[in-house]
Amino acid sequence: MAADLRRPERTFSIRQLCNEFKATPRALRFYEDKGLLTPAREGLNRVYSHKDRVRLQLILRGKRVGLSLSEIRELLDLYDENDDGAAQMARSLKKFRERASALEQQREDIDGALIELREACDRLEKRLAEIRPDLLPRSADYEQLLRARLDGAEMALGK
Amino acid sequence: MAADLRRPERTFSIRQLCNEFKATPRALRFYEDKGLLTPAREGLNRVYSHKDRVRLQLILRGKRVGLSLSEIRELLDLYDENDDGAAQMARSLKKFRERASALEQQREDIDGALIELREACDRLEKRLAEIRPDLLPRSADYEQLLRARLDGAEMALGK
DNA sequence: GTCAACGCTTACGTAAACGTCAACCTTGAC
DNA sequence: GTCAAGGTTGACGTTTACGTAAGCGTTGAC
Repeated sequence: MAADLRRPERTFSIRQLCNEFKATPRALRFYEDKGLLTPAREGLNRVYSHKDRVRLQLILRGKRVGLSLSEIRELLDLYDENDDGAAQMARSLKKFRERASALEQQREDIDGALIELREACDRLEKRLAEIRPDLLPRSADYEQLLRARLDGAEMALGK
Repeated sequence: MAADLRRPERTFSIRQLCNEFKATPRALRFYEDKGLLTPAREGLNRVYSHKDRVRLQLILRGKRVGLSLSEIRELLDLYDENDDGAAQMARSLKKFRERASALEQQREDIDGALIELREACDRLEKRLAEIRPDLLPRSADYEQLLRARLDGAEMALGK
């Protein structure tokens, strides 16, 4: 009776998808609220199909590249509303390119901020070297940077 | 009686500072609410000194590099709380370096997203080229990119 | 005298993406 | 029987940096 779990008929509970994609039930319900997912029901319980799973993947991919949920919904809707895949692909492509150029702009902003920050750091370092060289953070600073990196890695692994 | 407007005794109205720094009165009052500014009063009206002006400059600089108002306040407080400029400078330096490394991390995230986006774009372009090459956006896309740039420039000039 | 311009305070509204209860149902194990 | 595990639906809370009135006082121009 227990069909192959890899079969396309297979369904998923909310928890299973959450575990698989490191999401929370609250998030999936939220996406449903916003119209990005429409899982079937078994009584009250949500039952996710393979299609739903794919949509969820697309949602998370969209989030990773910085799209908002409403933008993601627009794209998702494109795939549903009509059968002409080509037109949808063209619009998706446009959206992606827009996002890419927005990200490039953001990167430039960051670079600008970094320049300003480094100038400020340089000034501070020089002044500090003049009046209180002993206060200049060095190895301690490096350690802390390492710690930050490790924290980041832990986060990436899901806490 | 009208002293030199560049003299250090000179004071500023909220509007003058707003015009000079492209801010809104609401913003300055908000900063005051949050304890970042403490202008004098003339009756009810706020009167900003040169010191206040400098603080505002620092606030806006902090914002440009992505610091939150509370972080900015911490830094500002450092300069007030005690007379030992060196220790404050050391802490500011540390804060700035932290922010710089956070920004570098952000930039890496953006680069990652850009890679993912470009892969998606490439796939879409290839598929589209196969089935509906006429739908491939080209010069139109370039025009739009230009438009985005111009909009950005306008924004930078204050609309 | 009255209208606009500027200032003030108080306070609710906004956007995004959920987190965090509360209160309840159901199913299986023991 | 009852307890835990997992599901459900509201619905309010969180954060940030202000925007946007509402309602009122003051001052200067005409």
